[in-house]
Amino acid sequence: MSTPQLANLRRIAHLDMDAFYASVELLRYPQLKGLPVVIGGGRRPQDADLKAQQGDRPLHRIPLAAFPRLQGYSGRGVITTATYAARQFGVGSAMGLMKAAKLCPDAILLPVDFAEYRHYSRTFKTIILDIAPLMEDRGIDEVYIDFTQVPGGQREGGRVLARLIQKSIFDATGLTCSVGVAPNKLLAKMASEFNKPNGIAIVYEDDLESKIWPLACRKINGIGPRADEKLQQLGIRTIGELAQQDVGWLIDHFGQKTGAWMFDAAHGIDPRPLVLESEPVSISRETTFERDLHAVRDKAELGAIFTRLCAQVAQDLARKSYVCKTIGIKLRYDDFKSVTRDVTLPDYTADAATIRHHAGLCLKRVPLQQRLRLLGVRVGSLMTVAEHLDRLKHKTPEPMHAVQTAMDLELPDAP
DNA sequence: TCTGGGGTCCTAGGACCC
DNA sequence: TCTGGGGTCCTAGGACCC
Repeated sequence: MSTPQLANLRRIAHLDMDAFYASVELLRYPQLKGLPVVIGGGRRPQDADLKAQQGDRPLHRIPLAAFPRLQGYSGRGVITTATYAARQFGVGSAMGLMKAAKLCPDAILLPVDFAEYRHYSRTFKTIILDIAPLMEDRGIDEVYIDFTQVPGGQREGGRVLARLIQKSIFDATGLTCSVGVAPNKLLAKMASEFNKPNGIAIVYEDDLESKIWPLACRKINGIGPRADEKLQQLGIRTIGELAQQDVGWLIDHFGQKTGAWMFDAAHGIDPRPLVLESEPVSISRETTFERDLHAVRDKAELGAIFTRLCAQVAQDLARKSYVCKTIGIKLRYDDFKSVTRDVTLPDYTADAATIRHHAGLCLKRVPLQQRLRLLGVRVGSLMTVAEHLDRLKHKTPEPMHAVQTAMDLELPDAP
C-alpha cells in the first residue's frame, strides 16, 4: 500500500483537570457532590488525626461562628480550589478564607492533602503517556500533549484522541478534564477553557478571528494582572484589539521582547516546542507565620523556624540528588513588602549547617526593624550529585575563561 | 478579614574580563 | 589617557504561573 502520506497538521493539546483538588476530595467524600466545597486553609497539625478519625465524614463548615480561631486555623489561609457549586458564589482560588466564608457561609472546608493529589496526578499522566508519548508536564493538574504523530491524533482535528484520553482517565480515576487542541501551545491552552468542565474544543488557524480575538487579553497565558491593566489604560481590552496594534508601538510600550511577543500571541503565533524533560533551577521552602514576628523580640521562635526551613531545603536537595552553589533568603514584612538576599559560594554544597550559616549571613544584610510575616530559604545554581561527583573525579576546574586564556597563549606558537 | 507555597523567567546594573 | 564594545557572572526585584 503506497497511499500518499498527507502532511500532518501540527496538533497540540492542552489538558486541564477540572477542579482537580476538589474533585479528588469528592472521590473520598461522595456525599459532598453538588455542594459548595472549598479546599485550603492554614496548616493545622491536627488535620492528619482528624482525617483518620472522621473517615469518610466531611470535616468543617465555614464559618461556624467563631471560625477560624476555634478550629485552629491561623486565619491566614487561602482557598486553593473550589467546586463549581462554590464558584457560583464568587468563591475562587487565592481568596482569603474569611472572604470565602462571607461569600458562601455554607461552604464546606476541607484541608489540602497534597500526597493524595500527587497520587492522582501521577495516575492520569501515566495514562496519557501510554496513549501519547510526547507530553509536557505543566504542574500537578495540567499537561501539553503533541497529537501530531499519534495514531488518530488528526481525526476531527484531534477530537477523537481527546475523547479517548478523557475516557481513559475517567475510567481509571473517576476524574474529568477539559482538552483544547490547536496548532500550538498558546491556542491549545486557551481552547481548553472553552468548554469546561469535561469539554473538548478544537481550534484551527482559521478560527483566530472568530474564537480568539473576542477574548480578553488576560486570557493569553503570560499576560497577568499588571500587563492587563497597562493594556486597558492604553485602551486595549480584547486580543483582537491587541492584534490591531502596530508591533513597533507595542515594543515602545512594553519593551522589545514583551512587545514582540504580545504581537505574535495576538496573531496566534507561538513557536514554543514541547519541553519533555527539565531540570530544576531552584529549590525553596517558605512559611507565613501564624502571627507577625519581630527579629529581636521573637528571636528564639524565628531562629527555630529559620533552622527548620534550612533543614527542609537540605532534605529536598538530598531527596532529589542535587547540590547547590547559591543560597538565599526571602522575607516579607508586615506591610507585605518583600526583599531577597542571596550569595553564591565558591563550592557546591547540600549541607544543612552550611546552608543555615550562609542564609544567616544573608539575613544580617537586611533591615529587621519591621515585623515579619514570612520567611523563606532558597537554593539555586543547582547541579545533580552525579554530575558534581563526575566533575570532582575529572578535576575539571571548570572556568572556561582560564582554558581560553591558555589556548590564547599558545596561539603565537602555532604554525 | 486582607493577600499560601513552590516555582520559572526577565530586567537591569555593576564587576570583571578580553 | 580616553574610548568602545562584547560577554559572563552575580545580585535584587518583579511579573507570572500552577
